[in-house]
Amino acid sequence: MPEGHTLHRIAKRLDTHFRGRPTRSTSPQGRFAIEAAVLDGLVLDEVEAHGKHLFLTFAEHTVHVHLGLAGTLTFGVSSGSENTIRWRLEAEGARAELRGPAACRLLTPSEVDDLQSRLGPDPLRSDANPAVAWDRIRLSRRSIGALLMDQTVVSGVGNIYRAEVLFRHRIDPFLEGRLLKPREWQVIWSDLVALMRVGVEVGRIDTVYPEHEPEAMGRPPRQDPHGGEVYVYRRSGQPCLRCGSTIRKRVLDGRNLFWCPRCQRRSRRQAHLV
DNA sequence: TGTCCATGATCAA
DNA sequence: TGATCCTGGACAT
Repeated sequence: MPEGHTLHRIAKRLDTHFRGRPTRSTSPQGRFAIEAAVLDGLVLDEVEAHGKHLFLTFAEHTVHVHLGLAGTLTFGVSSGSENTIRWRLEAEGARAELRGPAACRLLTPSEVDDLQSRLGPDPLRSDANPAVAWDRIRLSRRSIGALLMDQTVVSGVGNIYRAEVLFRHRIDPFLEGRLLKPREWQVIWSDLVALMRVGVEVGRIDTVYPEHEPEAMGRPPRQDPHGGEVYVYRRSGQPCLRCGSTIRKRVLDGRNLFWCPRCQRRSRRQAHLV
């Protein structure tokens, strides 16, 4: 579940149902028990998402949550087992349960500042400045595919948005950042803002243009556990929805990268370097 | 029942 | 670069 849109969506729901109200905190699993006891009974004052990080402030205490790859935060009555609930937060008529997070801990204000200062601009935040990311990208010999996944360059983008935004603008994922044109970065950024806002609203990642939607093409809707209509993510071996070429997959920095070798053809800019 | 894999990230070597 | 952490779903046995 967890690219940045998921965390902003969670933050909104927490804000609606818990902020400004006294809360109960428990840790059925026990691994957050000491901290939960400190928080128990306090009013939730502020909820904030930055990239894939979530911050909940209760008086002078701030909880930092990062879902990692396996984490989930669910609302209402849960279906999972009790002994995997790291943190249960309750208010009158509301309940949230956190399972399998990579991080769930109390941070001091300076630790919060340190963490947030290391994050690149988040396309879902109004205070984001894409020029800060561009200053890193335009000087880098790393590929744009790798740079988009680096949370200190851009925060909130994950493996799906990375693959999809590059496909949508026909950009070769292996193109070095320093060879990207300013205009291309502008387009990538503004598209991330648009795509991720939709993601927050609908709770899944949809990236196909209307003419490539299942109904328009007479193809069956996508069957994939993560949901959402996409062009390349986890579609390796299948035909490109735009050109029919076979979608490819390769491990880059330990993650599966998906792309269309024809739509995202290696540009002449890069050709002499290969 | 067991193994592998995942929308992520850190740490050791 | 590889091992590791966390949970749950898909798939094989």
